Amino acid sequence: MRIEFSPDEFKVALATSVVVFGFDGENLKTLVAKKVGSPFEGAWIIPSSVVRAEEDPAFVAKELLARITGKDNWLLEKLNGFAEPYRNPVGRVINIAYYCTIRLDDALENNLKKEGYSWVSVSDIPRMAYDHNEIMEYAKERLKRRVKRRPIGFSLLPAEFTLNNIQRLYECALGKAFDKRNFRRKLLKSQLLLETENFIRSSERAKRPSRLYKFNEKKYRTLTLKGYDFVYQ
Amino acid sequence: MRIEFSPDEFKVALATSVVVFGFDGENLKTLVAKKVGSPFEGAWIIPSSVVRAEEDPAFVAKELLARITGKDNWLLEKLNGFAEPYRNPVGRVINIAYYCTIRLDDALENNLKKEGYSWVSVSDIPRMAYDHNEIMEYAKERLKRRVKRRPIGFSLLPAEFTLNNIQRLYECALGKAFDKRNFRRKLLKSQLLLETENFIRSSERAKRPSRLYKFNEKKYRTLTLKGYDFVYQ
DNA sequence: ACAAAAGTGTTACACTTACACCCATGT
DNA sequence: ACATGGGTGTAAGTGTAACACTTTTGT
Repeated sequence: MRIEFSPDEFKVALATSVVVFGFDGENLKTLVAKKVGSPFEGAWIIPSSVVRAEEDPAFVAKELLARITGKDNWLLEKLNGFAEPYRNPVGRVINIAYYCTIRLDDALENNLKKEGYSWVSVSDIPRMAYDHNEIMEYAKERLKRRVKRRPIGFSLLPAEFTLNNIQRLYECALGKAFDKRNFRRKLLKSQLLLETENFIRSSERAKRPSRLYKFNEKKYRTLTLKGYDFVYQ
Repeated sequence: MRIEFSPDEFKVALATSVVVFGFDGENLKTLVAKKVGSPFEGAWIIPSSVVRAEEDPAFVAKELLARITGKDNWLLEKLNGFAEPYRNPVGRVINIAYYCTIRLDDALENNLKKEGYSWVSVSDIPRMAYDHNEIMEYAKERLKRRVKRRPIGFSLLPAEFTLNNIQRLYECALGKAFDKRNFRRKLLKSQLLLETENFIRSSERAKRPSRLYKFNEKKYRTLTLKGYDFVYQ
């Protein structure tokens, strides 16, 4: 079995893309950018960066995300290597893709605008350059699986949020609606949430304020490690 | 956002490894090979091959598997790209790894012997070169997940097999034992199996022959696509 | 007062689990 | 006859799913 490499086999380039998910309380969104320079000038792409041969793609992705968001403490999850020989005029490129979930705030929004990124709803992704739509679909599937098997929301939701918020998040991620009573019973039984004494009016139209909850961080960590089954219906 | 590549960024090489699982009726096994040539002469490795810049790793992996097994109809599942910059004296190598499950038979065994491969039990994997142990662990985890969420065994078991065989397969893959009655009830309820009129003595020691079952291929395909939850205990 | 969303319980059914003995056959 | 693995049923408990009305507040 030959697995040595001759120098002329080192002819592939690396890129990394990061699928960034955010939640505004109503809809699940993802970041897209407008590409500058050829090829595909002006096309939509997933935030991406070149990886040099001596660099670690995870590190480059982390840097990219830090530049985009202005913060560097996001947890990146590896998606996969996308290795099909798709056509880039310059040569063969392998894309090592990641995803992460981030919490929205105003400072972040301003930074995004400055850097030229836009949020689009995950149910309405534009046609993108390269195989970025494929990577996006893969990321959405992965997020779905994640929601079904591990707690989610800690880095998507604000520190305190309503049961309606988190239900809506689950519904966006899984693409289906849940019965309010069953959802609450199940989530509360998991001990993942702690009731606070605070209330908020969820929208202009809402008259009655709804109770705010926060994550039980200890339980959240435990269940993140050992997993649980949320799936139903 | 810069994602163009200059020529001197095409400096990475590609390899592919294929984790091959087989089941002998008693234990789940995986193929390992002895590496020839430096570096790591004589070390154990997962079956692997160089991928040239213009080649598709999936295709190279398929070819590799065909050469190993003498057949070319195995279904390869992509594992991941292993991209950490580990040290290969010649330069940076990205490994695009796959796994597959194959059915054992005598012709295959002879071919394997000729090609210099050996089966080792998945519960007893030797120390391997490069990051191949990491890839193997990843493959085992993936197989575990697969067993929990989709039917398995069609390409691992002989055309007809006993309930004890398939229970043993599940136990090996998941690393735990199941109650015989509960396991049978659950599996039979899923309609995945069809009873045959044939019986076999499962070993020398077994006196009473046990009934053979075969897969309901239609159901198997349906559940492979839409998934189901096997998980319990 | 009314409009809007928040919040709350019960019942039927299905699935999971734990558990121990008899059966069929070869030697 | 006995040793070996093959094969079978029941009951208690737990989780899921379906379902509709009352409460609180702002306007």
